[in-house]
Amino acid sequence: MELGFIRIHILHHTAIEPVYGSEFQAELKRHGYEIAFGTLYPIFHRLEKDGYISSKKENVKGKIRKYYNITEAGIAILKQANVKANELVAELNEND
Amino acid sequence: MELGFIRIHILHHTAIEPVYGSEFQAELKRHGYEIAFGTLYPIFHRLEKDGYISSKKENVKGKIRKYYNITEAGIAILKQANVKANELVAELNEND
DNA sequence: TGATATAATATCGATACATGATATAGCTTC
DNA sequence: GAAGCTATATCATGTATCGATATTATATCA
Repeated sequence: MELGFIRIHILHHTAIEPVYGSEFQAELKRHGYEIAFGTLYPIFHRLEKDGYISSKKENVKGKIRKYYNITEAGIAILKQANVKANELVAELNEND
Repeated sequence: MELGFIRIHILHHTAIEPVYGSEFQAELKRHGYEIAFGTLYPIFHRLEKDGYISSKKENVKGKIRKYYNITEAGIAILKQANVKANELVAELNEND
C-alpha cells in the first residue's frame, strides 16, 4: 500500500498511544490537515482490515470510543514510509 | 490542493530542470515509486491547468517531448509542502 | 517513396478512494 | 422515558488511479 501523509500520521500516532477517530481528527487539524469523518473512518476500517492497526471498543461516559493500536505489520510499513519521507525531505533540502 | 509524495516530487524536480513524462516515470521508479502513465500524464495536465507548471513541446529525433517547468505559483505551494514534509519527518523521528 | 520501427504523449472504461451530509448507537440526566 | 451528547457508520456523488490501447511525428532502410 502507498501511504500518504494522513495514513503515516495515523500509524505513527497509534504506535505511541491508543487513538480514536473523533479526537484524532482534531489532532490532525492542529497539524493543519482537514479531514472529513467520511474519509477518516473508512481509512481506519481499511487499515484495520489490512492488519496494520487493531481496535478495542471502550465505553467512556456512555459514548463508545473505538481505540486503535498499531500492529506488528503496521510498524513494518510505518518504517518503510519513514524511510520514504526522510528521502523526500533530504532531496527537498538538497538544492536550497 | 493537498500534495502527495508524487506531486511534491514533480514540483521539486521541475524546479531544478525541465522534466518530461516518460523520463520522469523512470526517475520516480528509481526512487521506489511505481506510477502508471495513465496516472502520471493527467497529473501533469492538472498541475499545468492549475498554473503550477508550464509546458513547452520539443522535437527530439522525431519524438515529441513535452517539457515542464515550475511556475511562481508552483514554487509557492512547493514551499508549503516542504514545510509539511519537514514537520512530518520531525515528528516521526521524535520518539525513536 | 513508402513501410516499419520507435519514443513519447493522450485517452478510455473500470475500479478505488475522498467528500459532506445524514443516520445510528449507547449511555446520562432530568 | 424523552432529550441531549459524543462518537461511529454509511450513503450518493465526485475525483483519482489503473492498465490497456490509440495516436503522433519523425527516422531508417528496402
